[in-house]
Amino acid sequence: MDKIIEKFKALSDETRLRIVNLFIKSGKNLCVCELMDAMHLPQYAISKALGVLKSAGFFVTEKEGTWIYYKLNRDKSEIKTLINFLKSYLDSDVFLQDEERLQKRIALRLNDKCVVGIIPEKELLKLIKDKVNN
Amino acid sequence: MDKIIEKFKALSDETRLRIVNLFIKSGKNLCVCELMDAMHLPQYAISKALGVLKSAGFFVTEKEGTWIYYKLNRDKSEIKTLINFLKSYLDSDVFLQDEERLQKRIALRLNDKCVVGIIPEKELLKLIKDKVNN
DNA sequence: TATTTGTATGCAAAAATTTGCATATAAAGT
DNA sequence: ACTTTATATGCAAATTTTTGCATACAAATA
Repeated sequence: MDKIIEKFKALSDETRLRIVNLFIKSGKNLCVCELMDAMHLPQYAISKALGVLKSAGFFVTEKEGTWIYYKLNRDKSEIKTLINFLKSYLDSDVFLQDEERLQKRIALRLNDKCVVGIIPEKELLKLIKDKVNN
Repeated sequence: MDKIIEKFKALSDETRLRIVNLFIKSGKNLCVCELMDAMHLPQYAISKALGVLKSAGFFVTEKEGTWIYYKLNRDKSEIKTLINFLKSYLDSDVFLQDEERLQKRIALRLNDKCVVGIIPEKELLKLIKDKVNN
């Protein structure tokens, strides 16, 4: 029983739902710094939220050098069912904004890998503008 | 989004899951006093737990005199989906014990209505024993 | 080996939830 | 009208969760 409770608890939080939403909608594996920019939240907030979701079984991680890619855990049927349930209810405005910002951030990848890291927003906006103008 | 969060929160609690379990397994509408005996919990604990579940949309109530029957809300598809999901994961020991005690309590109904109310455990056990011996 | 960089985590303050008790309410029966 | 009975609720203490900061760690680079 504790296991189910842990899963429901993990999903009882706006930040964590926003994270799950981004993985569902983008279909990508994402790293902390990409989520930071998509959600406009500090690094520790993203890391902690991911930690909770990972202990509850929603994510697995893949390390690539200093980067850590989080990935929805599709190996467990309870998780798949819950994720599937969520799909129908992730339609509020906050989610959309996150998705739009993530798209711009993802556009800066090279070979579908994150290469930007944690940078001040000003520089990020500049990179995005350059990307559009070339 | 707040609505989904409220639903997940409602299910993130042992007492509340135990209650939902009894409704699922028994298939009956139940009143507070019956849940008290099935779960060996004080009246206020049951009432409060039901209150949380009701605000989250899991239950509706039907008043019959002083008795109030709670009933799983099958009119909302999200609720139905969540209830259905839960069915596969409500298999821990606590649930079974609740179910056994509920069965004995339900056996004391007349015309499928609760007539016993809140009584001390000793008297309850006596009633149950009498029931078996006649 | 020193530094940088992406991510995690320990800890204390703040906020939210739960628990227990006492009491309130509302319908029935006397 | 008064009492009894089933259920709800207000409130304070206890517990849990969240938030923010500072710092730690581990891999890469210089």
